[in-house]
Amino acid sequence: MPELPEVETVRRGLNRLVAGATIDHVEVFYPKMVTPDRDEFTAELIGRQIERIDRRGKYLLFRFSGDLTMVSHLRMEGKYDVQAEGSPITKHTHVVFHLKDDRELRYTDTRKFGRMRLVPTGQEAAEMPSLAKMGPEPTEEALTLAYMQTIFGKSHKVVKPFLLDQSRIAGLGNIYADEVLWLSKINPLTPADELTKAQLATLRRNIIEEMALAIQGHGTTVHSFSTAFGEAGQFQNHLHVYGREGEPCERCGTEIEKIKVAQRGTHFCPKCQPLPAAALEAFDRD
DNA sequence: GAAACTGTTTGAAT
DNA sequence: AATTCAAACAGTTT
Repeated sequence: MPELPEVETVRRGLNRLVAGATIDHVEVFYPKMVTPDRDEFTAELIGRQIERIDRRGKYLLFRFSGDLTMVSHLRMEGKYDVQAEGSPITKHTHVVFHLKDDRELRYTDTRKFGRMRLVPTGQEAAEMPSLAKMGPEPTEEALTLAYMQTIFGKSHKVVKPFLLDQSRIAGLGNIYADEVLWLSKINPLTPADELTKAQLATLRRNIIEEMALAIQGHGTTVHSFSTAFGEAGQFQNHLHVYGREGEPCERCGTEIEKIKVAQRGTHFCPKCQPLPAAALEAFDRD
């Protein structure tokens, strides 16, 4: 489900709803979802206060009193919501954090891909390789053009899966990768090391701006994303290519195509986003 | 009804 | 070392 703007939207909602609340007890209905094991996970959280919720890439970091952090990843379908104590749980609710104020914070996830893990605050990277290797946040300060030139120049990987690699840049997923490539007029099959400096500058600008705009729009709801308040995001109304196969390109009227790139559905305009000649030759030889 | 999709990550294999 | 592919799971679409 969620890419960086959706996770950030959830983070902001949770900070308003549950920061300051104290855990009474926790129920885990799907033990595979938590680390350490269910008994230790539930025992560790009793009586802790939720101080605030941070974010790194697509990970939520729940900061508890006593220097304990819960690292939570929503993967494809994970959702948090807050309900009054005792309201009936649904079929796909897997973890319930009962709060002392007679509310409960619930985690629901139809596909059960999401994971949550307790680590001492400050030890997140030491215990989780994916956090240790995470690339810079897609912001003006963290994602510099010099860094972009360095990492793109070193890889022959095609740009679409390159953008999905969280160790290079944090936060982009399948929707926003397609969107920023369309905005930048770059073909998703272009090898990373064939992008010019000018293209990298354009791509960088669009990544930073698109993430900020999508956060302003409270994320994109195409399947089931909802905010911590149970509301849909709004940014799906601003998508240019994702889910628009067969529709005319907003810039040139050409039909948007959908292809598979590295096993992921990939949407682009064949006219606005042509493959560079060099890449085309390499493609023909295959 | 079967097969192929779906916003992600990982671990194993190459 | 860098990349690719299947697997984790359940629901929806073709």
